[in-house]
Amino acid sequence: MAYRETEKVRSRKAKTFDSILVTALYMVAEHGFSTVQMAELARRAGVATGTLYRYFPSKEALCTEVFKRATEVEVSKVQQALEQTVGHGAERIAAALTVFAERALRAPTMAWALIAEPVDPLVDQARLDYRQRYARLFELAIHDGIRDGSLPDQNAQFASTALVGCIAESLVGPLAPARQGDDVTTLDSAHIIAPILRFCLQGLTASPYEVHRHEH
Amino acid sequence: MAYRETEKVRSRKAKTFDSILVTALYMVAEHGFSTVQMAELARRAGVATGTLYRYFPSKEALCTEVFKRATEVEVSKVQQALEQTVGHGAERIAAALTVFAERALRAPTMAWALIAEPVDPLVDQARLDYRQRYARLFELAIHDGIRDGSLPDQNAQFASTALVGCIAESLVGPLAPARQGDDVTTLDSAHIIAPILRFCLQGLTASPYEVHRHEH
DNA sequence: ACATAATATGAACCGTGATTCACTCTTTGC
DNA sequence: GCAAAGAGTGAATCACGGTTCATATTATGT
Repeated sequence: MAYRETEKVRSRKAKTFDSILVTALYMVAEHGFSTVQMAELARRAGVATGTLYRYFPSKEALCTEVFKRATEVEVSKVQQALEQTVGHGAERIAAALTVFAERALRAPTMAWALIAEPVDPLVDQARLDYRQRYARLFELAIHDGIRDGSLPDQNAQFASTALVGCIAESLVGPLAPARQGDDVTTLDSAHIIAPILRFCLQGLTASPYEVHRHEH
Repeated sequence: MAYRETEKVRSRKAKTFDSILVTALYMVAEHGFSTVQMAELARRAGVATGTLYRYFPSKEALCTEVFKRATEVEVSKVQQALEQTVGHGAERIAAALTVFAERALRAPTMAWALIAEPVDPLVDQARLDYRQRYARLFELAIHDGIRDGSLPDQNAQFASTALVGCIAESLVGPLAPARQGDDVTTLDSAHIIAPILRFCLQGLTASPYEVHRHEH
């Protein structure tokens, strides 16, 4: 009897695991999921093709994991915005939508990959979850808003779904790969984000939306 | 010298052409684009695989054509609703959204295929066009609404995009294939459509949306 | 009936890229 | 140092499904 996984090995494996995921994440951020190929990914991660399959059962599983990781970051940023903004439910939602959109416009390929790129069914499933997580965050905030009087009573579940649909769709145009030659500053904030915010907030509050200035 | 395409042949070809498209349309309506396979399609259309390629240069082209045909119908229904409804811009938009949603809920797989199913890039391109056509219809209606005073002044282009995003996303949940075992009546109108309408109309008008009863 | 030309056929082909697996290399405990 | 047990390798394999093409069929005009 000999060999038992030791700490040294465990950590090396963890490092390899991470390196695979991080490399894949880079590739997605560069050109989206469709260009992630196992052979290429292995090369860039500095391992053999077969090794990938010692860490993930399939490409789909790997991509799903990548998707989830990327998602994690985005969702938590939006959550932070919801939690850390002081003010009424409505204002917090506005802040969260802004964070969502600004981050997307700043990393358009990644955002497009998460929001709109055609992907394998399994990964697409993860996308549904991703959208639902946003929806749920917003749902809670809407309930808060109803409670604090900044929003009229309404079906928070539907409203939150509608919110997610609005931002997602409104960003698809600006994010589409065809556009990405464009100067990034063209995409920047105000002109794109303001009308989205207006529509969303009016949808929620049923009253005219005033743009608030706020320092960074 | 002999043989020149005669009327008889022309009409037979037209029939074959249609039969291929119609069969493909059925298949999409049944299980979406992903399950359309050339061999199977040929079998069901009563022709040989090779024949498909006498009518379409590639599968993508064929699917794109199917997509466009399906689209044509839907867009024109929405257009009709916009044109034939009497009333303010806002009311006409409400009617159009209702038509869109009702039709989608009545043929959920097809709607899902058109709205949300992951498809080849070329077909996806057609989808962008499809959404833009809706957006443009709504854009015009919004302009009308601004002119007739039923809507406040706003960026109609953004607003129309947001509208499309809202309905699309709001319907994706109810339409997702997983759900399709559900009783169709569960999906029916009021409970799903009303909150969507409310959000959309409020987003446009910035004032509380009243549900209007109207006989069919 | 015959020649000509277009159409239809479907089994074979092929490109792609994920997956496998027989083998080598490392690690571990004795 | 050695045997056991993983871990790593990467060229070969495989699955899939779209596409091709040599052949058969059908239509047309004389």
